[in-house]
Amino acid sequence: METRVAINVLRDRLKKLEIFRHLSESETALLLENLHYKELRKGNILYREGCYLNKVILLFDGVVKQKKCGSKGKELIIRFAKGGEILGFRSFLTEELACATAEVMEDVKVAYIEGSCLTQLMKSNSNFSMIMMKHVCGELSATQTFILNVAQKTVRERVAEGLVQLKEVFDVDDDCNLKIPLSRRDLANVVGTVPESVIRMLADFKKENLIEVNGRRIRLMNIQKLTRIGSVAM
Amino acid sequence: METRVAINVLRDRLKKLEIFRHLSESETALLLENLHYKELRKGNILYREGCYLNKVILLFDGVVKQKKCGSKGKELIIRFAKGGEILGFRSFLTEELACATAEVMEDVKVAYIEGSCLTQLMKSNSNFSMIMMKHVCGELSATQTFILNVAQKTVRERVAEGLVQLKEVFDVDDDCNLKIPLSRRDLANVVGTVPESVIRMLADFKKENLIEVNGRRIRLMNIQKLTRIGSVAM
DNA sequence: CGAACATTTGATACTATTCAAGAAAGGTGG
DNA sequence: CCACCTTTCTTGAATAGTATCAAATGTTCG
Repeated sequence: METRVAINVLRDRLKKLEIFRHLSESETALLLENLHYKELRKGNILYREGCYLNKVILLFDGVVKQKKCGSKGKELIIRFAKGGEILGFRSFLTEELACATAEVMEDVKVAYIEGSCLTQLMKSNSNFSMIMMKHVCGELSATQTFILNVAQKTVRERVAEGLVQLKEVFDVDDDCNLKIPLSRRDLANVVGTVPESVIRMLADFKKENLIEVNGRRIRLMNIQKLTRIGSVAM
Repeated sequence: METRVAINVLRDRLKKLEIFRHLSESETALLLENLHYKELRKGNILYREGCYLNKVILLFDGVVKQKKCGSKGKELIIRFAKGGEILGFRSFLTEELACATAEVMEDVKVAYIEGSCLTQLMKSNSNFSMIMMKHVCGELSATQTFILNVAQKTVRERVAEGLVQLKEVFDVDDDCNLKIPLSRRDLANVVGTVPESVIRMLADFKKENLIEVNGRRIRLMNIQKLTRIGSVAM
């Protein structure tokens, strides 16, 4: 499934990403040498929870879900990554085993980057280092907020918030349909519940005219109210 | 409540900390110039959720709890920090508002470090930068694991795991008594439930001869079993 | 078409929270 | 040092929210 891509096309792509935009020519060149381009289809696994990572994955395009497997086999989706984001950096850096499995949700274009190369760049370019640091800090912040949600909100609140958050991450089309079609199971795994409960909530929201459901297409009709429900301002 | 401490005492303390051990003499000197020593008693707030932080707090000694306030006023303790750890770094770096309140649990000796000073050190010393990065990554890792716990485990499981985790963080004395005495409310806020539920679980564990309870002193009598309950290997 | 999988609905069981009320502990001021 | 007040802890009973289970219906795809 590997695809040939001209090196200057890759260079252009790198230059467009916030993370790598500020690298010098020689640094970009170094990156390009240590980079392995690939295209993968839905369902493929980029890496598995428990694996050792010596590469970091740069996502040019597509969507990846990072899921963690709970003790009873129930999975929890801890993050969706889309174009421009990086995967596996934390595991690589701390040299811990990957704490999540990364699975392709929408066909992706990725680059596997040699971890040592990133380390080198961070050591030599303190600005780049800072950018990466901020990245990780941002993720930490999001994760800590996420905890409060799962810990204290009801399923109703979490589903409402989940929908709004999906809108933030993946945007909606002109009709306010979520651009990413998720199975009920995935949606359940995002908000930490079971598919049945998600279905009931969606049915409720439909009755309340907050959403319209058409299979996996969900149209957000009253984002404000959904947000309110999700933030428990009710 | 500020206390005078000789500068070479401070220098020695810094040198003992993993984070700052590898700084050069001049870097340590810079740090000492930008550092403000303080001792604070239990109950004091180091900083509040929602505040802007331009300083980072270095904890020499004592215990601090970081709590987040949930939407219904219920708080959740997301981390205990003890000697050698740093607080507020993430908020400072991303220039976001503090996402948690830091409250003293056991009298602390801290140093407020000018954030700009840390930034400077990170820019000039890539090793230091890496150490800080790993620190943040480690926190991220812990937080992501924590999510699974609150999201999928029962109260029984979470309390069991909470006890074991407290042992890891704060250790136990010769009799396996947890060295940190927590109120039922705090314990509840750690595992994401209400005090009543914690009490019932502690009572259960007592019946099962897993723990001994004496007010706020909790003695872990069967750590293995508690661990098993907490990890749901049952 | 049939098999596998996803969605939906209803009935049921269970866990955990809430509420209320009393007991114990800790702190304060006379 | 004791009486009083406040807070924390504990227990029981009622309730609400979710998960689980089972079964029916839809959907997808080889």
